[in-house]
Amino acid sequence: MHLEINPRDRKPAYLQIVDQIKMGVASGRLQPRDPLPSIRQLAERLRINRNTVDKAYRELDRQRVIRTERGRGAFIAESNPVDEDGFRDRVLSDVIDRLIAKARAFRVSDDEVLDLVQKRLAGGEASDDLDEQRSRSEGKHAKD
Amino acid sequence: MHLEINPRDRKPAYLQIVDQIKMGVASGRLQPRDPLPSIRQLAERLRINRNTVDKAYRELDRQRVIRTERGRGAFIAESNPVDEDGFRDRVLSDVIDRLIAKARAFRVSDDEVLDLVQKRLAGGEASDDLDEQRSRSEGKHAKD
Amino acid sequence: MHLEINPRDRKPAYLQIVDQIKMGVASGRLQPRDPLPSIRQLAERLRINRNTVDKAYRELDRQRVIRTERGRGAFIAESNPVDEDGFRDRVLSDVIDRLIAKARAFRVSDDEVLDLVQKRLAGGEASDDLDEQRSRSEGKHAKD
Amino acid sequence: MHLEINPRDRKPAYLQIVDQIKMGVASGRLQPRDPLPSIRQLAERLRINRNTVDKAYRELDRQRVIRTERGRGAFIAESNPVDEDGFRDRVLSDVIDRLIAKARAFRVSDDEVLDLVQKRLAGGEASDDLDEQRSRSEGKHAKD
DNA sequence: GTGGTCTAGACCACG
DNA sequence: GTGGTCTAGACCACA
Repeated sequence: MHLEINPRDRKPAYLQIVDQIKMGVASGRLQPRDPLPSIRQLAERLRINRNTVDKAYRELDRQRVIRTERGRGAFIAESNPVDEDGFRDRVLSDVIDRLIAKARAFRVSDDEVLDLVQKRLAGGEASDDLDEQRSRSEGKHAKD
Repeated sequence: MHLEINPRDRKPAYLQIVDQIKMGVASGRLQPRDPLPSIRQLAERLRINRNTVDKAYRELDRQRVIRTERGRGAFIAESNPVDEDGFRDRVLSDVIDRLIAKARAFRVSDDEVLDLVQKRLAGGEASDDLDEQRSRSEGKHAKD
Repeated sequence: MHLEINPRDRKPAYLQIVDQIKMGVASGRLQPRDPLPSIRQLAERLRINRNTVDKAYRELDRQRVIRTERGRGAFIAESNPVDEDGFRDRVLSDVIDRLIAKARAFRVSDDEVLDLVQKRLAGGEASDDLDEQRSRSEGKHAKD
Repeated sequence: MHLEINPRDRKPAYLQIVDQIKMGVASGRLQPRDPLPSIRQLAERLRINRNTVDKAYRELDRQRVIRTERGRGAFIAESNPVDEDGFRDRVLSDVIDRLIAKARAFRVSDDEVLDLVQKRLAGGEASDDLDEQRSRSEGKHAKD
């Protein structure tokens, strides 16, 4: 699975990893028992400190998203909280609410919003990137 | 204009001010030459330190969103970057792209996406709050 | 005489006036006994506070550049410090030194510096504007 | 790299740092990826407050001259605005234009200007100091 | 260790 | 009154 760290993102590196893994699980790309890269490997690949990856794995373990076994590595957990308790719905309705809030702030009509979404869906340009929990104010279109 | 600080937000207070002002300009609530509250006043109103407001105003001035004059106060700038080069479009298409990216990751069909948006628009629950640039990982769906 | 205030300049408004008047005297545009605009007039023309103009005139009076007479107005002084004590030389050698310092920092050879100056003199594009004591970091080519 | 703060300069300390770093980049003394001293170190070395250095680094980061990473430090940015869009040219032609404007105001002939520059270049007294963006009205020719 | 943020309080100069 | 700057010190989270 592809993972990416944006050091300029306000969101800490370890949380970027956590969120990307969770999205991977929620999307089905990562299946129970799938092995995760070793801490050392991932740290090297992402060019970040081992402690950072370690922290991410700890957090994922704490959330029962993954299960780490000493000496064997880390794996996607069997029964995963991300697959239950409406993770997908929350993620989607959250971003939809943000869309609506902004549209309202700009006095964009509901019809226009739907139209924009439709056009963009049709355009098919939106990336499939899973790294999308990223903090705004540092997005690709930084406002500055 | 109404301004609000959420101390529980991961986003720092000074950035919350910056984003709310920018959204205010983008939405037309704030017009060129409109005076902003003085640093001292705003600090008192928001119950935060003067330096924090100063940091926000300085950042806005730097981005040419406002213009501050020594001894006179701060004003919305005449020609405003927020009114040009598609600030609104960027903000909207940004959040739309994120919606689509997540929907795709979840294998949600386009029709279903449109349906979800439509329902939410109809529901009318989404707040009109201008503070919407808030950092993720601290929204209602905290990291756990 | 043309006077101009740049409110974005780090240099305070009253000093901008002082320096422009002094340049006017040094250049010969302003001659002894020439009347200056009244404080009210100048304040109105420059769209600044009367106190600011007042402060500038006080400073000029203190430096014996002008002489103010109650009820009659302000005039360029008869014998002017600006015409003595090497004001012109200081102004010129100061700006020449700054040119050289920057050229050295950029590793620009002496010949090249002379060449650049010569070309620019020939080009004849440099403005004749007297307002030139302005603080850098706010010049026409703001570095930001 | 050598950095120096002149507390007598009208220009605030944090801007002196900003300008010196930018000149360092423009002159090639500082190369992409070069690490900057840590905020704490530099503050101690310059005998100023940590927040002041922080302000300078923040400003440089904003201008994309440096890149700062949480917990790791600050580095000269890869692609640097100071290396592009004619920063050197602007700085030089700015100061040349000011020289010419003043010379014209004083009715100094072009030949004389060249002569003065040449003499000063030969004299070799001009400092190589990178801190040259200093605010006027506080240079060696104070306002009086 | 690092940078990020915030507070409290101070002094200054400008308007 | 205003903004501009700086200090001292604190707490936090990240690497």
